[in-house]
Amino acid sequence: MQLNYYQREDQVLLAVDCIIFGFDKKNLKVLLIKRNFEPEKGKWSLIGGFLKKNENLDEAAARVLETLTGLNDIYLEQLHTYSKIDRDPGQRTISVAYYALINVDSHQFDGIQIDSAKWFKLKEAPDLIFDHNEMVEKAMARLRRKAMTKPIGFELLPEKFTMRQLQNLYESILGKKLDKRNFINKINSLDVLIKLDEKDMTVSKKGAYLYVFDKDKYEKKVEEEGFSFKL
Amino acid sequence: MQLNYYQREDQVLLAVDCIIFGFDKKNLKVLLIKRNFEPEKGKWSLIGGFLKKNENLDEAAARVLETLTGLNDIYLEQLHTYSKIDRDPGQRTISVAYYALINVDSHQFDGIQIDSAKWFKLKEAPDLIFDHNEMVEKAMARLRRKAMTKPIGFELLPEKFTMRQLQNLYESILGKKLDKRNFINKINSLDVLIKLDEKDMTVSKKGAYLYVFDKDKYEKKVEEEGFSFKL
DNA sequence: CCAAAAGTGTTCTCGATACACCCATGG
DNA sequence: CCATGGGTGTATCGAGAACACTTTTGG
Repeated sequence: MQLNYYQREDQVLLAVDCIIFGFDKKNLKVLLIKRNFEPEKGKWSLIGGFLKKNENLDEAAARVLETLTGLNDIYLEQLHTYSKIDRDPGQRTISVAYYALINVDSHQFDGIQIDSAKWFKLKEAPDLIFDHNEMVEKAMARLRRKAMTKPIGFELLPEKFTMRQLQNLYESILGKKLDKRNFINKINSLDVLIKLDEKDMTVSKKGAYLYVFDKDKYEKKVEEEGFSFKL
Repeated sequence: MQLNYYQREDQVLLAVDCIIFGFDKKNLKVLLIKRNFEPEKGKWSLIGGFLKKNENLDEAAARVLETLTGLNDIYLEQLHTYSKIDRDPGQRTISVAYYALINVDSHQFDGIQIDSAKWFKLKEAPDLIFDHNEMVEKAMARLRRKAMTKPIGFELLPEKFTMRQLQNLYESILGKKLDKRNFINKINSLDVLIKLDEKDMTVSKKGAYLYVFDKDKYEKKVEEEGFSFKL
């Protein structure tokens, strides 16, 4: 077996950075971490780390996320690869950005680094190191696009949720108000929610019915009919 | 100034691979190259090369493309980054895929390697090395998606083209027949084409009017109205 | 009893689709 | 004169958007 055909080529450091979106009843949030090493120590950044020789990028992203926050079994999707020459002043580094949607309540931080990771409302997030602001922007654009064609939002909600919460979520993602009746009609016509007998009494006196996402039904629809929708 | 903060991290080779789509009157094509070095010497592959220390990925993709085919000033868009551990048996290599659309007629190959690069009809393309087939698949999916919302096809056509050619192109990309009248109505309603007095007499006895894409008008529309369409 | 949120249908408009015939001309 | 591709308009349907009032109950 022959190795090292490409010996004369330059090698580089490959990083992964994770944009983790969460939704907490009312606001879309992003998970950030305070950097505890140079350069830019003490500043806020995305959750990141370096690719190792024995893993692919998807695995690296999952490992980095779990190591820093304890979050595991999260579906991460590759976003874009950033390669500006001076993006990291410490050393030439190329970074592959990943993003994920998680439900804040049902994923507790049991990881070792819980102290340094913190949720920020998107609009109140601090300035980030390097090109991380740009990454968040792009992830947000991607999220918006996906939200308009896939029922993506359910990953961000607790298992049981009210129509109002779902609508709030979509309004956060799309950045605009939606008509309540049209929204509910649209969602109902998709026929992928199960209405429970249970009500959420924490917000109004009347109480609001809780729903759960019927994932099996959704997946069957995707196969059979090529599910799609527009908001 | 301090350097090398990350000394203990693994370094890797970073490659770029370019999926170049072209359209030649009737068929959607992809540009491939016969590999003249190991491993997999003699097999067909995408146009690829390695990132150098003094350039970013966009620049690397443009340089590789120009070096191997003479094509320059091509707009390349980043597609996805591939990182399976054994994707390149020669050495651990991560590859960033780029794709571009070009008009076959107006971009001649004046490059040094003209002999080894060849256009293939998409359906007749040979098996490619490594994960290059997967890359082409993904690029094609992206192309289809973009074609449905952006007037992307004009980059693949000669400056002057007939409605029939435009329709052929969209049918190739979307992989289905479209209704002639509906297609023309839709395109006309976009109001971004200029109808010339000139006719193309090469196909029919009657001749078909030629059109040109009004790029300025299109860009003004994008700014002012947020241009969008559906096919 | 009233404030605050929940729940519920109809109408209108516009874009998408389906569809068929005449025209011009080179051979 | 006819085969071949070019060019044109209308009717129908369905999805999206606009829109307002009644219900419930904790305080």
